[in-house]
Amino acid sequence: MQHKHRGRPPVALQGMLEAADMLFAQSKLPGSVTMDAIAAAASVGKGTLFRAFGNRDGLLDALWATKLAILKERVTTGVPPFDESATPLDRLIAFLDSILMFKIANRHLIHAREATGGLLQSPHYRWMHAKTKNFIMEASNQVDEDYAIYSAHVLLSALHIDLIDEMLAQGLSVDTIRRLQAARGKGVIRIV
Amino acid sequence: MQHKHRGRPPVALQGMLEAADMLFAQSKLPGSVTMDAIAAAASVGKGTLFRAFGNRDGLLDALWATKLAILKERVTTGVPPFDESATPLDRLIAFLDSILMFKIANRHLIHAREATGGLLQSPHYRWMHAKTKNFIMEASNQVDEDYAIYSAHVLLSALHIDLIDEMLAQGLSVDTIRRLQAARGKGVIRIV
DNA sequence: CCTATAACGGACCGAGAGTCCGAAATGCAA
DNA sequence: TTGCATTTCGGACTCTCGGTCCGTTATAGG
Repeated sequence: MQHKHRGRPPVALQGMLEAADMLFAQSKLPGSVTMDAIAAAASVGKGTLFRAFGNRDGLLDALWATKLAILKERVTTGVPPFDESATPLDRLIAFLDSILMFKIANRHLIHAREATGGLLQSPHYRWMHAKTKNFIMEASNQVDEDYAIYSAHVLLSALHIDLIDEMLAQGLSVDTIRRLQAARGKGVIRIV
Repeated sequence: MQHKHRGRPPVALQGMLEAADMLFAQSKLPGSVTMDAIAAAASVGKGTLFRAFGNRDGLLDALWATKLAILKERVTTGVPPFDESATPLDRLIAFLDSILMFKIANRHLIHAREATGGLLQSPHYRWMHAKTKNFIMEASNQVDEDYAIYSAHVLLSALHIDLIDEMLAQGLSVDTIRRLQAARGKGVIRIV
């Protein structure tokens, strides 16, 4: 059922997200994408931006969501290597590797979001943590929940984009990081 | 050799550091300690603060340094358990545990410093990383430098104060975290 | 006592997140 | 068609905070 009187139609969120996406993709130095810049690029008032997304983190999370949708879909529907054909440990490793590559591909957006704090309370982190924790509990035949919670946090903590950038700056290649991370993932079921 | 003319004597850095320390220790919600507040608490102009420490991070690093001095001393002079009486692995674990407890004890200061980004380039992080890397290379009888660099970063990444706070909020006790971290430290020499 | 020097300190500035309110756009009723 | 209620728009404005600038003040030497 609709209201009797409709009023001025709202602008589509799509355009604002696309404008933000473009700015983050183009941004040379990270962190320079302001809300004013996004509003201007989207040809929209700043008030509209804040009404639509609440605050800066809301916008970044929404943009993050659109980027993460494909991976989320693949994981939840069980597309290989996230199905039963792979071992739980392989799924864990594939999951962490996917997130690593995802963060590198969207580094400016991720950098902006991770810089503002409160990331650990964000829905995306919670989702990643829940998934990681589940993979761990499936991979290791034990039910020590504290261990799974802790290990999931720890595995994800190595994926902060600042840390990745620092390691790349120190000469480690992406492939090296992926290889070492995979090895570390295997170690999860050995530690008690 | 001295200058011919001396000019107005500078204020002691000590007082400013003490004022900042007090504010961080008292601060209820983290991140609320501004430079103005520190200047006021130290009965000093803001300009003096910035002239003395360069910028906010400089002040936080200086305060961090005073707090970390004891641990740094113990590690570099080889006081037990950082001497030869302990195995390299035990030293690594003791080192990580010391940093964990240090961060918890100074959580507001650490939170402020870790929130501003650029932590990975700070001298304290570089010191911790270098030490951790050395312990790892001593503990595992191998010379894969990439492995040591990566593992040191990863071990330290689990010590971000936000992450610690989040784990505590999720019900993990400090002792549980210490125990799991120690177990993870042991895992370092098993993974290849 | 006067002058050169060096540091002080708070008024000031710039940037950026978030707010506020008059303007604009729309549908419905008369 | 016109007027009105309603809903959203949008950019000027506010607020906070890190950082700067420059007139003021303290000191030592001549």
